[in-house]
Amino acid sequence: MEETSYTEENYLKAIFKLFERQEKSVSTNSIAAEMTTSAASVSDMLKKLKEKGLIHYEKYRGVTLTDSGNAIATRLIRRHRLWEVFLVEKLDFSWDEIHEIAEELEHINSSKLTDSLDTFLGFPKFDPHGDPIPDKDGKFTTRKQVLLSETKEKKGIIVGVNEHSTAFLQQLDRLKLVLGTPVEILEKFEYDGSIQIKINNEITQTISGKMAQNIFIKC
Amino acid sequence: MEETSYTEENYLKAIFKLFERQEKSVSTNSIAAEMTTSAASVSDMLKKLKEKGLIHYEKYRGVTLTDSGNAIATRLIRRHRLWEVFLVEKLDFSWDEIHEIAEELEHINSSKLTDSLDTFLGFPKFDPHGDPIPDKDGKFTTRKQVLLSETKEKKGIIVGVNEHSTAFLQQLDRLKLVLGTPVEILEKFEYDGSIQIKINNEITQTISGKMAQNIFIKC
DNA sequence: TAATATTTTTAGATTAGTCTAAAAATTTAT
DNA sequence: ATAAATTTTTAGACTAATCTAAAAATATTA
Repeated sequence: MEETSYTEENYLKAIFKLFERQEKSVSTNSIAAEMTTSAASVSDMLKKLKEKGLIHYEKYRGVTLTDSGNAIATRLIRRHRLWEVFLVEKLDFSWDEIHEIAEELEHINSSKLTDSLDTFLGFPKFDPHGDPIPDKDGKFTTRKQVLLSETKEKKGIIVGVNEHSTAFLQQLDRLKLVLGTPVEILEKFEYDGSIQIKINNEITQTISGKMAQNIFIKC
Repeated sequence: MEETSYTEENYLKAIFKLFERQEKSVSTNSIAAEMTTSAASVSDMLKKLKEKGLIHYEKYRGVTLTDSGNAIATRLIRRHRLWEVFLVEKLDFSWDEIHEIAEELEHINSSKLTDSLDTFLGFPKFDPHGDPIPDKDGKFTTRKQVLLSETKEKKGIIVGVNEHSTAFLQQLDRLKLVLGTPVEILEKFEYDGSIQIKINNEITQTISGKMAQNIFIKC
């Protein structure tokens, strides 16, 4: 098994994320956008990753991960999410400050470290944003979750988010829409997609369609 | 304040360590040896570090850290040693496995992370090897400690080591000479410098002069 | 289906860090 | 104090990752 550089790992992770979103082979431009770099740089790197057997790639034809590329990406996501749990639960970080730090921590490559951390944290299944944490063998726990904007149900619990920007997470925080919050759907407005909800059986508020499209609930 | 790269940080740390050992300006060759790289690479880097105001350096004349270089090195050591405490106390690593991982963790540059970790660990003053951990302001706690080979006292407690090689640390572990162990000195043999000791008021053993020269005790 | 627009790749430079070999400076020893 | 040995620096080249600009391939649309 060859070594993968910090940069190569970031490309693999980007490809993994994009594929997860679209469920089809990933374009050079989308990778460039995801990583805020140039298409030319991506093109160079794709050649190298193919060389190393980490991606399936034919010129002009888009990219998917091979099994070994997928294993590396999954490992990175496991580490990232475990460190996020650590930062929130043990060091009292709020969930909008943890991403950047976890981006660095995830590259420390020691299975003993990862697995000890997992044990220390009590084998958490989800990170502070509600995203599933793959186990040692790369298996994700799945759970049925629906976007708040799309559910037909009248009730649910906030279990995750569909976007990770600081602006979005901060707004969630201000509106007290934290993970685990029970939500009752009072009314959906057809006009602008906004939704009137009651949280914790107390506060009634209206949230925008844009917000509702990025909040997962479980019924 | 400019950014320092991973590599620049490692050079600063090496210079700090060498200076601490010798208390005089540090040579190009000694840095090369410490970092297992070529003198030519060191020479190149020294120019750059001087450029950035992190070291005092005149060609052929050796190096010392400036105040800002010193601050960066001290911060790295603070992080390194805090993470070592974390690995041993929270993740059950043994003290001969922690160095390499801490070498990576120390480069994550977030004062919030460092200070939260410090709080989480209860503001430890010494790392698992007995080396002092600088506080927020870069102040080291000093303590009077003597090499086991040099003490005139008859009793003491193991508080630190003078060498950090895996071989040495493993041998310490096998001989049950862990940090905090009370040691009674029974006899010093002039012939080969070996010392007969009793630990924990129970086991009597003879340790070599070489070992004794690398164990610090506090009386 | 041919012209146009978009996407992707290649060509050629640049930067940080590294190397070996050779030159320059300093130190040691005779 | 001068020659020899050692240390340090410079010169020139290499690699990984990046960039811009231009060329090539693919996709869109009239």
